[in-house]
Amino acid sequence: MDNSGQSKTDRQVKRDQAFLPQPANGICGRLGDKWTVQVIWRLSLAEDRKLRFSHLKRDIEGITQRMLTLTLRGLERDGFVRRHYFPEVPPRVEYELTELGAGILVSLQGLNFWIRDNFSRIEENRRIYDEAGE
Amino acid sequence: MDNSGQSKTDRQVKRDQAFLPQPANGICGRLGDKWTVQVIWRLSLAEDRKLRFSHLKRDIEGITQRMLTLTLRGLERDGFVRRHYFPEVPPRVEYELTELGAGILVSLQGLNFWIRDNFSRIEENRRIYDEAGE
DNA sequence: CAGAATCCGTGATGATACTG
DNA sequence: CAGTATCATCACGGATTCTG
Repeated sequence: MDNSGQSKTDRQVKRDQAFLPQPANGICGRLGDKWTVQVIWRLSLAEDRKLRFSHLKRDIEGITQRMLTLTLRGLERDGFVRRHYFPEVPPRVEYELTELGAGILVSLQGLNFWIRDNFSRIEENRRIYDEAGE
Repeated sequence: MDNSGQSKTDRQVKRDQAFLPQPANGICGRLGDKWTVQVIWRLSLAEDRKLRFSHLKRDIEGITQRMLTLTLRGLERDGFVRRHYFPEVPPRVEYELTELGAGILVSLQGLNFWIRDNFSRIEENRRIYDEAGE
């Protein structure tokens, strides 16, 4: 990058703008878990950003009923999704991505693109590293 | 897969650009842990992007020797940092952030800003949710 | 100084069974 | 269908000790 001849002022700006020590601890806590991003992502793909519980369950490969429930509860608590309960028989529950929840996906675009563009190199690095160790 | 009814073009574009199903699992795996981002961040702030082991240890509050070692090993394996060993007495080891490692910080800027701007609202949501539950 | 090795508690996750 | 309730597991991280 352009860090040649970096001044203290730049450094200070960098410190203030770049990374907040505490908040981004493990990337905001919840985002680091196994399913949250997947759930948000799936909801964002749905038209009107709503999906039923069972739909999510089917879409997200490998997730258990329990973990989907827990993940959705966490997202609801943070205000990332809204829960719509329809007291029918059988019951129907829809989860809707809020503006807040949609916003975080946008903020993740940069990281997502970066991963897409660099993941193969990372895998290559790992291969080399592991090979050298044996 | 059933795509019946939906605009496949939109959906397809969205799928390709938005989120890669697997790779971003819990955000690229390693990034979700407790210390990795902190370590990268600290290194990025250092001039010439190098710091000694002990320096990192002092800067990152709460990290143990063990976790710093493990985190650095992981980063080295991925090619995010380079390890420079100086066989002196006492030994000195410096860790240098690579271009790859620096790049991921940039890609995290968006998320970082978003968290900074929205974390208070999230906390408020949690407060409300928890209160309603009691 | 920069680690390696070991033990251990805890939280996150998984598997299974039951229910309104 | 959309959960809840239990139990089992397992990786992550912390604390401690030892060493070249």
